[in-house]
Amino acid sequence: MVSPNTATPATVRQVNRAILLNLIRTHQPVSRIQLSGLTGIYRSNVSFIVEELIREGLVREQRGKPLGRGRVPMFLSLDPDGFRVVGVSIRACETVLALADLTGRILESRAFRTPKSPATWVDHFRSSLDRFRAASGPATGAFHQICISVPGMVNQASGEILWMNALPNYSGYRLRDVVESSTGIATTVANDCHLATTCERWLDNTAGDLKNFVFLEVGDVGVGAGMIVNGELCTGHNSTFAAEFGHMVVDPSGPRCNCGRQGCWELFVCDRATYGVYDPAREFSPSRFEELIRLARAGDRKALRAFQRTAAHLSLGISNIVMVLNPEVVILAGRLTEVWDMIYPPLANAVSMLPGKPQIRPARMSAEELFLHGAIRHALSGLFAAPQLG
Amino acid sequence: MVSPNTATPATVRQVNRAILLNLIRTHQPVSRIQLSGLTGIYRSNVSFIVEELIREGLVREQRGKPLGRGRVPMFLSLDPDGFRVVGVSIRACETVLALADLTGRILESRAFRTPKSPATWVDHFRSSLDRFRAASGPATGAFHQICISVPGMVNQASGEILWMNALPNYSGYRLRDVVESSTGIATTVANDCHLATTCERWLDNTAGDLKNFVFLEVGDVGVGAGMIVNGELCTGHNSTFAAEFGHMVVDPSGPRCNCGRQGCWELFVCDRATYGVYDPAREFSPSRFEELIRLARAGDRKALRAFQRTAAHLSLGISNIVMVLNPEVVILAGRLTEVWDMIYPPLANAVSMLPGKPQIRPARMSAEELFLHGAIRHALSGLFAAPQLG
DNA sequence: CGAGTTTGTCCTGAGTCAATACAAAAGTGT
DNA sequence: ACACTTTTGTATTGACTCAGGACAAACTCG
Repeated sequence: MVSPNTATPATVRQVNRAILLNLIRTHQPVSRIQLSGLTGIYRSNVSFIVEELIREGLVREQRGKPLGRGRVPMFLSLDPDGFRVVGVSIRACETVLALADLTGRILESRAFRTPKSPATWVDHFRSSLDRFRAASGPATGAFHQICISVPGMVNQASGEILWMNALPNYSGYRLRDVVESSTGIATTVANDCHLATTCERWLDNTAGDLKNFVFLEVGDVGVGAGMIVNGELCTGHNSTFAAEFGHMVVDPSGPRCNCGRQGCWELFVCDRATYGVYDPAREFSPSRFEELIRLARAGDRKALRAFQRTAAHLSLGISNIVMVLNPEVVILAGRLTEVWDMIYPPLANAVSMLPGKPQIRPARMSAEELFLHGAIRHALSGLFAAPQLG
Repeated sequence: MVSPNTATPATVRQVNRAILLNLIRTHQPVSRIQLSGLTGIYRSNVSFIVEELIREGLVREQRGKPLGRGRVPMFLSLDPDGFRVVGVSIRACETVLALADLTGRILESRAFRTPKSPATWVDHFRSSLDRFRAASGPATGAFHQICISVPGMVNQASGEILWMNALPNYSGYRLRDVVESSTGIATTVANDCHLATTCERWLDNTAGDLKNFVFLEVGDVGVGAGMIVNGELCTGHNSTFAAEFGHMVVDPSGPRCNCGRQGCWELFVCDRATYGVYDPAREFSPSRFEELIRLARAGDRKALRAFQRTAAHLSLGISNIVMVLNPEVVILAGRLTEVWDMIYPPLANAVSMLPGKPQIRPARMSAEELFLHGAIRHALSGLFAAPQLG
């Protein structure tokens, strides 16, 4: 029996503080009285908590404009300079890192070629970090959190890379511990698509929080995914992996997948598969796929048929996902979304016949941007998260 | 934006009270000092909270036995008489209801033939309830909560039956509201397999709480399921349905399912499918399936092959589930589990090749028992649940 | 029978929030 | 110009929570 998370009076403050900070983020500029109305927390107490946030430099006051009569409210907004985080996205070829402020805006970014060895990677990372520090003044030179996006299987609790197809030498590397001890900055490591999922959730502040949704990234040779269930990212047992929809078998007599099984969904919907329908003879490459998109847009029938086939296979898998999770939204990312008007109608049609009818929409950014911004958001998330109790 | 759940000092008490009540349930008989050690809550405060629980009649004291030297501790356990709930399981043919105490033990049960009309059902239910009331004395005649298990799609938030295949007249019936207003007792309505899932979780008090697992019920003509993700039951968008693994398409060229799609998993693994492999000519019936089990046990090669085929199809679907959810455990229920020694080895073998390696085990009760006990547990769950914050 | 040990209770202090009273800052009307 | 109203924010009080220390109770052991 793991000891449960008990509550103390201090916990109350942490919870309400997180709630207020989140509302300031989503509603800024916002007055104390508005916050009181949104939460039900009494005016006086809102002031008390906000005072703490201002003292810590996370929130700043700004004189508001008169709204009718009465005292003019003070507007509160996040103080961008209150917190500095570093988001990192490791890709097969390139590693990108970005310095960001409390609002998630990128202040500076750098990139380097991802080396074969993880130890070399850490060296490159450290020197990039030093250049950030040199560029930003000494006052703002403190980085409070690092989050690294990894295109592979990660134990999110221990920060160990379990398995990485594109960079085999990284498998088994305890990236979190190494980075943390060599930089002295708190660090987390997570799967790229899981981070993209949390990023999409963060970006969606329209109709309250999304509590159940799925993110799918259709890539060159596979499908990455993440899912939010009951408002929380699903990371599976021991937070190692989850939502590997790409390796859901949809045709047991299908082609063999490098995961060892036959007929995995990703073999039917990845960009290579789409290209293979168009021209089985020529080998797939990203640039040829871009060409295929142009052809389809120009009305080439063979190209159109290739995307129709992929859309049909996408429909099948998404239907499975809907039956399993009943999400509010299914978000799609990848080059495929560049031909949204061709793939969306069959998807919408397939989903309309199911008991759950999720919205299907393209991601708000490209997959690469989502990975990096997801890492930034995740690095910031500790400030905005309420403690887990029970 | 829905107003978030803020915390107050009273919330702290609710959280800690729920934690202690849960620990008393799982560790009874248990002393205050042990509870303090398990939770980190100070002795004095444990006493304070326990005093409240005793005053409400939920917990009782009992002199413990000397354990070495020192003052003899007072042992605490749940007071069975402190709370009365009614669990109800609606099945296609029969409705079972049970009066249970705080520990979930069944005190009395009744059954009646499920009528075609939901209004008639409510009449029958009310008279059964009255007989419970007559049987138990006037002192213990207060029933605090009702939970109804339904073999169909239910909006768990509104208590409306959305769709019920076996009893079509019930579809669209607002069962929760009708029962609540006609009995005056707080009522919840939920899907049968979801309740079975929470029941299995409740029964598993061995190694702390299970945080990620899947429950599968292989039935006559379909597969029901439920899943716990991050320690919470997944009920999908608007808490209508989720975990319909049975309708995951695993072979797009397979037979047509009554859900409208082709090659749903349940068509390959339900008891009828197993029987169909054995004897495609004769129609399936539960008694013939029992006969098939006897034949397989006796070593009949054709019967054995039928179960092997089903085990292979089970492996495929369970592998998909593992890739999607990475659960700690997959729990199987249904008649199929009577031939566990035949179906388990291929399942274990299939799962051993995946990145996540969940335990696979049979359910601790029969499916029917799980539905009823699940309803009882769910009716009790309000007492043991901590408030949701954030 | 006293020393030592363990369990549980009582009381104080620090922290939290709600609610009230009050101050501050604007518009409105004469 | 000046009192009045309205709205926003602040200070204070009281009720509730928990942690921690002092103390009482109940037992074993020598």
